[in-house]
Amino acid sequence: MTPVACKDCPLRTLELFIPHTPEQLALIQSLKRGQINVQAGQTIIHEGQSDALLYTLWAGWAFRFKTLSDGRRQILNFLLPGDFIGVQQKMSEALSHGVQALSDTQLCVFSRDALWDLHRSQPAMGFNLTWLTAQEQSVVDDSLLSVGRRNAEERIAALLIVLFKRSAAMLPDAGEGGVPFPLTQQHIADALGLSLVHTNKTLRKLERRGLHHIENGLLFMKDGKALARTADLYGDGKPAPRPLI
Amino acid sequence: MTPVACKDCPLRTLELFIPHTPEQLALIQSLKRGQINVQAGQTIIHEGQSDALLYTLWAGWAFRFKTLSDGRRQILNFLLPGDFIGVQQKMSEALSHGVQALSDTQLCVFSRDALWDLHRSQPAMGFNLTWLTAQEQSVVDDSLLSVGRRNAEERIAALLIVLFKRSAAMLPDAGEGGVPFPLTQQHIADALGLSLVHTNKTLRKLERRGLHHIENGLLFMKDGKALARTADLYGDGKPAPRPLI
DNA sequence: CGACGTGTTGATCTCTCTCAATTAGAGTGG
DNA sequence: CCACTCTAATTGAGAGAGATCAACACGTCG
Repeated sequence: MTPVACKDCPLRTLELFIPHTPEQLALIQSLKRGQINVQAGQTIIHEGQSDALLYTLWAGWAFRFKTLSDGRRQILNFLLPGDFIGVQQKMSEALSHGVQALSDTQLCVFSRDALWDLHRSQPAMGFNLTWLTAQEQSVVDDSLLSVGRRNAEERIAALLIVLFKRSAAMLPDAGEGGVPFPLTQQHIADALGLSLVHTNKTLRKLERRGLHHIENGLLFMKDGKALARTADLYGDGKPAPRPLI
Repeated sequence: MTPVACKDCPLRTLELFIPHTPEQLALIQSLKRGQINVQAGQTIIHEGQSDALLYTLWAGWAFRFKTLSDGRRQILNFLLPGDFIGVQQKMSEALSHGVQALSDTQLCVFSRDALWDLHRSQPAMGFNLTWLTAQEQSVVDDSLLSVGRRNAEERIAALLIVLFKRSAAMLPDAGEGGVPFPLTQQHIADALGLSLVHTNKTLRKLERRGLHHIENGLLFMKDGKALARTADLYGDGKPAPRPLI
């Protein structure tokens, strides 16, 4: 594919992302090293890898995860277009989690020095990075609340709501006709700390109750109110606008 | 108490913290607005509060938490001296978690603009902030792995190890005679997504097996190897040196 | 067409929760 | 100095949410 200039990145037209100055865009452009495609199921960063680069996901979904030595896997969070990958592992630390593509993805690649260059040349961008990192943490915070204190039904409802909103934010319409949802039930189970079987049964229960519907990689919100109620989620509407590095 | 100049902060003598330049120290000093004491059990930041300041904890322990509307509480992570509090809520976002003192604490207070000032005046400090935020996230990542995929015994072993190391890093010796451990079993339960009763029983089981011992607010590591084995934790030794804002 | 990945459902099993009761220590007030 | 109260730790018993085991359906693909 032909690389697109950062300033013309189609993602930037979404209202999910805040505008940047020409200087900032030029800086990002100058730090960009290339683009890569990673197919669904392939690993973007290996668990324990210490020389990983930085990436911005700009098409497709991915997820961060950790595993125990016997293979039990925990998905830490899902990555959607616009998400920045690899901040955690800077500073000569081995990355303690892996990143894997959920659907076919395309990523912009940055050198590892980009983090520091951003801070040095454009403090405003550095500030954005801190904000982005804090933002991602709060996503993990929410997951921890779910996995620690919600039952299976509540966890699934909460996850569906959050992912629906994030997925819908990528669309021109508001997701009336369903939103892309590339997760298998195994992914849902691994994100929520549930077994595959119990995930399936709970998912079916909610679906039979008419709260949602999943078909062909699309998620339909059939009763958002009810879902929010069972999840004990007092979420507002859209996600906060964010910087796109 | 008489305020101590940042450059003379006793915490900085610990090898846990990396040295800063005189300019950086002066900047931190200039952003400091005061000091406060918060007693054990008191709230430092309320859940949902939107005008919270920034703090650096410099004595005592605290924790971040979230609650569901029916009162179920999840502790997100524990805060020890040197931890920075409040990055999450910048940018006119309501803070979605609370912070509470675990023991009697003392905190340095910074204005909310400090975050931006740090980035603008000292990009290196801004970089540190990003790193610190990423660091804290990886702590939560670890918790999520525990709560999602480890059983009660494994979770408790993992928590004890991690907190032992963090607590020991505050000490001149390496914690031979036990390390401060101000948690009640309820805190452990809320951090690990377990019930109080089951936490107690599991804790006793490990203790009877001779893996650890808790007494009078002190934690003793009696068989670190065995604890690490049951936790499936391949941790090295000391925590990575970090900036102190 | 057989192998494989994903989804579905039923039948057990068990880890963890809930309920309940007891003990011990710290603090308080008369 | 002793009742009284509160918090934290402890232990037993029964219940239940979720795990594990097993089987089958369906679509895709080499």
